[in-house]
Amino acid sequence: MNKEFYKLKTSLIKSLANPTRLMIVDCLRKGEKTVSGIVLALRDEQSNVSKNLSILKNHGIIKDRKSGLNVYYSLKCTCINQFFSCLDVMISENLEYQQELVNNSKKTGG
Amino acid sequence: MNKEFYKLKTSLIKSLANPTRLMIVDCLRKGEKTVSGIVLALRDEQSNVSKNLSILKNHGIIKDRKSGLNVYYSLKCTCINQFFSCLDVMISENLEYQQELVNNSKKTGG
DNA sequence: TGTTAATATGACAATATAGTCATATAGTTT
DNA sequence: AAACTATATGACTATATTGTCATATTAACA
Repeated sequence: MNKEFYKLKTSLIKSLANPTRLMIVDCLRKGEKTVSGIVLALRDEQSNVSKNLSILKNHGIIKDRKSGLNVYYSLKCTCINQFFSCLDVMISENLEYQQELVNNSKKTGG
Repeated sequence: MNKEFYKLKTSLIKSLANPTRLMIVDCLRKGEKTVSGIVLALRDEQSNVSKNLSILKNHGIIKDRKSGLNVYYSLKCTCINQFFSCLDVMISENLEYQQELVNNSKKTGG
């Protein structure tokens, strides 16, 4: 197994493994938005949003378009939607199991 | 936007955002395997494999079955395959873009 | 019951990632 | 060109994650 190949995949997955970035992506599913539009939607710091936008952009998840003072961001890859439906399936399939885990940890006090 | 919800999703994604775990999952796509079988396939430390198996298990990605001294692990969720084809699409779609990034950084020396 | 085999776990050091603050950059408008 | 607006970036601290080593656990078997 070629570890370098898996590292490449990992870095793509990592770019999505952050709540702020996940929110940004979700936010952009409705269409392109300026940075300040995203900041408003997320109610987060501008610098944090900006930083995470650049991470998503560097991984090819989103793209940008400049116009005057504004920068408009949008999803680059439509298959991101598939990706998220996958996740949703996994989450709901595992909800019951997660619940068990929580219950067990209550029982054992761990 | 409910940040807690996104944190939940994030923790699932994070469980897949690691080369060792990605290799494990890939390895299990061919069917169930014992820990030592996986160790052999990955050529990694037993303790590292074991630790990452437990992370995957805790996130409901894989399940285990004990038999004597052995523990057999297998994929729990078939939709993991969809997840990976998504990733593959994203990677190939962005390969060209990544290449540009590399070239630009060569030009600018960054 | 002592020994071996398979797996899991705790402690730890190294590294990576997070978000915040202050500040830089770059267009716009006056 | 000065003031303003939108966005990006660097430095920094806090926190999380990684893999390794040593050791614990559990089952099988002599």
